[in-house]
Amino acid sequence: MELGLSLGEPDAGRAAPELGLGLGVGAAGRGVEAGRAAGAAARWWAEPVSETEPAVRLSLVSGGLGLQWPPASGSGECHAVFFVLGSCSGFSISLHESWSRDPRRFSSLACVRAGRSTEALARGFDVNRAPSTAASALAAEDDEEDQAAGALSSSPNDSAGSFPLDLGRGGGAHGEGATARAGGGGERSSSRASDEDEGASARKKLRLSKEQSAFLEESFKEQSTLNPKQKAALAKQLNLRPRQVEVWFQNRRARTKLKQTEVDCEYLKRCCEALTEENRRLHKEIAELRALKTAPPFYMHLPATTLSMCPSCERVASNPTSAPAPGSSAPPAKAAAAVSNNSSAAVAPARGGEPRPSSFAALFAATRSFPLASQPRPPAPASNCL
DNA sequence: TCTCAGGCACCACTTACATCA
DNA sequence: AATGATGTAAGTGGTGCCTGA
Repeated sequence: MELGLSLGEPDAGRAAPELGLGLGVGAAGRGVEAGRAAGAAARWWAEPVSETEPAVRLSLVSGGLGLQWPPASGSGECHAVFFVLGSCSGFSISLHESWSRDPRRFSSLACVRAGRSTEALARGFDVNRAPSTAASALAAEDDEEDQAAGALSSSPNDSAGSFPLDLGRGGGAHGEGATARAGGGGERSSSRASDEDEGASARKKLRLSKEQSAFLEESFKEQSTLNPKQKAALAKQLNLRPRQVEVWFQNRRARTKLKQTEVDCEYLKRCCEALTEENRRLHKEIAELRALKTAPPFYMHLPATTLSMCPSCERVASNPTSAPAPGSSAPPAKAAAAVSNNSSAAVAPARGGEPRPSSFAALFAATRSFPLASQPRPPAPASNCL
């Protein structure tokens, strides 16, 4: 069972500075692969910034390596960047403050600008698309950025153009992406109609790549639900259909809920065990106390002056100041100790060796449980109650 | 203002398939 | 190589919410 699962609702307003940055770090020789993974683990929201605002500036510092993106002459548009630095490590990242403080920047998709990191993206996430298609899609992003996600889902041809899944990777090419939404309807109706379009061979399972899964996972950590804009943007980013992103998030939420249910179940089980044990112990204690009550009261044999009732609080108390009763050989302190010993002996087994304060004293403190209440009380001693 | 239909998102459940031991 | 267990992408039906007529 997995523990430590955080199920808190993601804070939609938490636009952390790390958002909008994809950063790849890899060891020499494996830069692209590692960069892909690291980039996939980075945040991805970004929204086209107004022309008047500065674009994000990244400061990557690694042993003197420092660069800013975009250059000072860059446009005002903001995009996520996936740097693939094959031999760099240990650098830090800082976003331009004015950019990182505005949550609006993260409400939509990060688009990788062709010419800066296109190749990194294409190699990193283009598992379902032919390279040429990826390049064209990226090139087309300039025109599509401000169309938002609605264009992605509203255009009948968009799925064929933007999500032409090449499933030959896993031997599962079935062209679903091109035909799923050919009807021009919404994602739901279209995807559900895909079977009709594709016949019996439709259910060929697509396995998302590790990069895609990691990216989706990171996105899920940020937000467990997606609005249509984000969904379409993420789908575009990962070269998936929006329906696939939607399904992935649905399944991911289901898995999260299932794990949380398991954690809750385990917790409740332990609570139940603890309560059962407590219940058993209390029953045992009740039985012992009842047996004690029916037995001849041991305090009948005590000297009358050893135990006394406080007139104010009506609690039994030992009276060390009282003189021993005539004929009694037990000193008061010893008699009190006998009471104490008896109480311990009577109660201790019920607790399994653990003393249980107050239970036995409460038995004596209760007037109704004092069998000698009807008998003449011993002389009222000086109150030793506090 | 109320009602109703349509669209959409989500969920629970299920199925089918890929992967692994 | 065959097989069962497991994980997961995807399908299906239901429900609730929202919006426009």
